[in-house]
Amino acid sequence: MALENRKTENFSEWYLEVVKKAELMDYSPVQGCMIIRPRAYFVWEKIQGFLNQKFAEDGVQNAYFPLFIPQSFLEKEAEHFRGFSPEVAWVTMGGNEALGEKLALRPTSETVMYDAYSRWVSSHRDLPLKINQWCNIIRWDTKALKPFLRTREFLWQEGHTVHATREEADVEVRTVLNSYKAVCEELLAMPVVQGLKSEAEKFPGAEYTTAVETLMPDGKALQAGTSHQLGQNFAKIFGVEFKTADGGKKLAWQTSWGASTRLIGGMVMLHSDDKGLVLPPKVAPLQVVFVPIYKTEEDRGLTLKACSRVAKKLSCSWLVDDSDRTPGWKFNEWELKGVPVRVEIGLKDLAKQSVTIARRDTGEKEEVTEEKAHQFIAKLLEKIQENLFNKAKKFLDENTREVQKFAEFKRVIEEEKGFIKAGWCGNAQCEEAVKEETGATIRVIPFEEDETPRKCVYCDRPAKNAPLFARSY
RNA sequence: GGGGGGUUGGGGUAGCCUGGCAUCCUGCCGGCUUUGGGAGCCGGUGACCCGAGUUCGAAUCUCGGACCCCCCA
Repeated sequence: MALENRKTENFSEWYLEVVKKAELMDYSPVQGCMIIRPRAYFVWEKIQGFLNQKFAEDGVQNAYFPLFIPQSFLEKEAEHFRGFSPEVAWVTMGGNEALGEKLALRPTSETVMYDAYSRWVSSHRDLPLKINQWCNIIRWDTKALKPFLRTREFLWQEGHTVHATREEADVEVRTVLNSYKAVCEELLAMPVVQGLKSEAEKFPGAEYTTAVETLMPDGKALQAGTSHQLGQNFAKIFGVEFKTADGGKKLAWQTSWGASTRLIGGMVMLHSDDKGLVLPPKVAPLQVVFVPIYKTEEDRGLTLKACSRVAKKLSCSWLVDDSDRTPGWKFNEWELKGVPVRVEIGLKDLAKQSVTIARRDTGEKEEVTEEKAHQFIAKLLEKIQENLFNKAKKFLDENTREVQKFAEFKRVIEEEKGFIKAGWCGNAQCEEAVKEETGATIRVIPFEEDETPRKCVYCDRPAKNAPLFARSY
């Protein structure tokens, strides 16, 4: 066993051990901040690549806005400010001089961006305006800090669009949410549920918030990305207006949306096991590792040559590990680091003109002729990616339970965890009461609604919809 | 917000109650040796979270702080 903690016994400690030993992160001297190490940053760059392509297809351009936001800007939208003020970090000094106005380290960039937008948008010809930025964000959380999932500084992208009509903004919200679903499911093999947030859970200042939500192995939900319809709230305050074709003047409709490095944490939790990290092949810095096994110097040459013969035909990333470790050591090490496929080539294999191929996700080993090895590996990488997703999807489905009665709700939250699908009257008081008594919140009201008539799980009145409830990160 | 546990070489630890040369495993460096699931031998390297106090003397006792983790709301 490579790890001291087991996933099923001490999930939290296990997770910390994985992210540290697999060299994904390290701590920093400042509480709540962490170093994102190269193997994790590689995953982030894959996420960036994937999303940038989706954004580009949607006509979104990348840009960069400043880290500092004047206090007066943040305070312009009251609800927005109330939502973020408890966790804003402030700069009050510049060198030895006290600043005339405090500067916030951006907890999100709506205000600073829309101030610029108000100058950039004046005609219907300027619309739609779609800008995204990749940047760091500061939110001074005080508790439940966890690497990748909740840190005081994190990396994300935030997109901010301006539209002429509500309908166009609605479409934008959904388009981006689909991109988030795609990056989670296609790249990270992390199945998600798409839906609407409740009023209590929506983004401060938004008209409504949509989200992709996923489930972690410990039964807690994880919000993987959000996409907000801001309506005209911010446009009104920041003066984002445009002249219409017929000479009139209208307030613009806006959206904002974001996904962060927390995706990496979710992916790690979801797929990894007691041997360490398990990476979906599509985001693995190293997809195949070759382990030559030999006794004599002559054998060493032969096995190395065989490794190269196969490796050269691969179109994915690979490494021949010819360090002077024992094979067993290498097996454990590369499993800990999450390399999806391992190829072992020793004398036994050479004699049969075959290679031994081990997959990280299931641990299965298979003998394949050297001739066909590269094709086998290419296919295996796809299979692993698919298997990780299917396994996770099965877990998500099996841990989504429908309940009718509140007593049953409480029991499931305590004993089985996971998502609970239950009727809700739409009343915030019931939502709050459920949260008070169980710790579970409405994670998402799924878009895919069935027509089953239900009663509110708390008050028994007719239900308006059937949200997924869960305790969450 | 509440409660609890913890911090000793790079990682994991013993020592703390009862103050007096800091233990073991692992890693790392060098050498020999070794290769189908974390091999072996020899040599070397490397630590008491920070600050104040008590004391002849503090990893150990007292006070304060920082950081990490867990559980509950």
